[in-house]
Amino acid sequence: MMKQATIKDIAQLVGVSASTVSRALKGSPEISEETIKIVQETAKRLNYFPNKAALSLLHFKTRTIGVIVPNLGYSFFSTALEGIEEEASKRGYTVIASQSLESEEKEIRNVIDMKRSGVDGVLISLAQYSSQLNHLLELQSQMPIVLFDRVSDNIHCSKIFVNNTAGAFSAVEHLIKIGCKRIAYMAGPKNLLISNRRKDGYSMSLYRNKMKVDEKLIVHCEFSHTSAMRAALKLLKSKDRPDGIFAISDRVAIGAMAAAKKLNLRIPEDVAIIGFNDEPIAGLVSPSLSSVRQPAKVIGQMAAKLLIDQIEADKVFTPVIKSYMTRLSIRESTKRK
Amino acid sequence: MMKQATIKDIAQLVGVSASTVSRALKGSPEISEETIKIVQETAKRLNYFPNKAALSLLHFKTRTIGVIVPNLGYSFFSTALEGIEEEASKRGYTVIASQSLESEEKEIRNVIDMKRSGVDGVLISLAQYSSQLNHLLELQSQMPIVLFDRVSDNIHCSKIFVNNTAGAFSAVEHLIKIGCKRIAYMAGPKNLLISNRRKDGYSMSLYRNKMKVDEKLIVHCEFSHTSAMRAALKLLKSKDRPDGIFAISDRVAIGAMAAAKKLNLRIPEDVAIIGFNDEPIAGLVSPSLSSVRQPAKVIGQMAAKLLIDQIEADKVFTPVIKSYMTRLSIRESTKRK
DNA sequence: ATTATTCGTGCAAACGTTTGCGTAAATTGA
DNA sequence: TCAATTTACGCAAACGTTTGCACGAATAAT
Repeated sequence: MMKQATIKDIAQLVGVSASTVSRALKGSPEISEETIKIVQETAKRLNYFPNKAALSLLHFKTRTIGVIVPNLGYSFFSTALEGIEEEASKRGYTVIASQSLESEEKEIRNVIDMKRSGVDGVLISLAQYSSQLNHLLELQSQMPIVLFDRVSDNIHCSKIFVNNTAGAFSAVEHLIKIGCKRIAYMAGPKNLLISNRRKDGYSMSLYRNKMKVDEKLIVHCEFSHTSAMRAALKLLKSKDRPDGIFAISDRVAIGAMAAAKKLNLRIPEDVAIIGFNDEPIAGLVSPSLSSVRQPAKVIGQMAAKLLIDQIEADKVFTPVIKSYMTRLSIRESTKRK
Repeated sequence: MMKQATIKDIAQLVGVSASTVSRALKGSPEISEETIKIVQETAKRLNYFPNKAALSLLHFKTRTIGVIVPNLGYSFFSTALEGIEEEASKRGYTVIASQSLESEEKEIRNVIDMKRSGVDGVLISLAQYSSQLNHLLELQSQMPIVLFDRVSDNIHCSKIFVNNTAGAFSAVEHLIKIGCKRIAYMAGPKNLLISNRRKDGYSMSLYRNKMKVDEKLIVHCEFSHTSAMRAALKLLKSKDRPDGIFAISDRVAIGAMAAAKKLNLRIPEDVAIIGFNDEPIAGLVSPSLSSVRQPAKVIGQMAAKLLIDQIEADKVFTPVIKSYMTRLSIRESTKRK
């Protein structure tokens, strides 16, 4: 195990003091050209890079940001993380990521871990049920935080997400265009903001097409296959069953597909189905699933950028709310002749 | 932004020196019961926890480990990460994770980032093509590393994985039991160790059942849907087409399912298909996909445990090679009456 | 009563880096 | 030639924590 070279090592080799090396490394004008050259060469030769701990101690900054997401197994989040890491790396930051697994309890533990790790700020996408947001408010009293995707109205901070209303609107417009007359919305948990925003888009589209919103066609379920399938079964068994389903996520949509198959309904002829997120899995199921695509990587990048901007701002920082447009990915599950 | 409380703050409040506080916090017998009590109470009241940077500087250890995996979007890896974080957290370590996205170039960049972050050790699952392992050998000269899942024979270190040979063997035995007479193996990249180990299991099963290995039934493809589908199409179009397919991963298996459907072959009647990893997606496609399940979380935990053990060992540490058994998850894609 | 021991605590150095200040030597100006 | 300025560097403190050592006071042993 070779030890990392330090400034002192360089100083000794070159025959100058540590402070001179420190200044020479950043090309200070106080230091002679000659010294600068030889110091920088020696540094490169020893493969020197500054000790993070020492810098942290000096500046009260760790140049590390934390990320908490519901589940990295959802490709939306792993792709967003890709964007986050890219931006962070570009600006010299390290990322520590953790998963809440949709549990608020674990989210709270994650927040505590982040504090202990001494991160400079945290990027969060909320767990499925986040009624109590005390842990976030408390965290926010100690460092900047930025919410993305699964945001909340009850926290005052920068937020990045897609225009959920517009995305849902376009999905439902599409269902109507292919001829659906009774369109259901499979929503997520009732208090989840993105769920309600998408409901707005759903309602808006129905309204614009002079179709009335039937509350019986709006069902809530969790983000799991079985929960979604159970809800869809109930929906599709009713005598006034829908001929189109807009689901809050691809996994929920796939649950609906399973229910339809169980009832021997054809997709998309008897019931057309469209999801949200456009995960890789949407292209793999059969029939392949239409979906609303989010720019996951860009969202991650922007969230990281805003957080780091705020960390480095010396003045008060006004929260930024930014939303991105979605794009439809049309596949077999909504292709009618 | 409230500043974190330090030992000095406590010292001032209690009216003792910083060193006394330090000792009192860990209940040193040198300090009087009374002082210990009041110091600990004050620490709790101020919500004190030690500054990581200061400790790092003192001990040349950051209590941070790095993780590099091909893609966190594969649920095997996000689940393994769950286990890693659990074990790390239990032992007071922080985890920084990054994805190579199957690219060796990015893997190299990740390794550099890890070094700069000053981690104490790294957990790695290799990218798809890892011909040059110099970056890992060099990394290993500076800190302990542990390989898991996608390991290599050319690096001398602790390794954790499943018994790939046995897992493949059981999958092929299962195909034979349900009546398959010509079984193909859809392998990954040629130099990938797990691919070859699984091939051994495949061959062993055929041999045991007095079926001969036909090289034409062993095809190589990448871990992508299109690559897998193309390979499977070719395989299934041949006049001597297989009636059973064992695939190196679930995504490859799903590619094969897509190919079979395209050719109007029934699954499992005309061709039975079984994958590897047992990702959630296996239960979501239709017909649902049989697969070989790996204990992902346990593998992650054990890998983290071994790495941390090695980091904390003061003596030379003998590499540990540990393999886990797999379990079959039988679903519709291999259910014949 | 005196010495030896124990107890409880503080001092100071160390970890790697930055930075304000001080100061020799070199250069400039007269 | 001497003072004033500039150049190029070193010293030391600071960040938060731990730990070997020292030291005064209280207690125990003689």
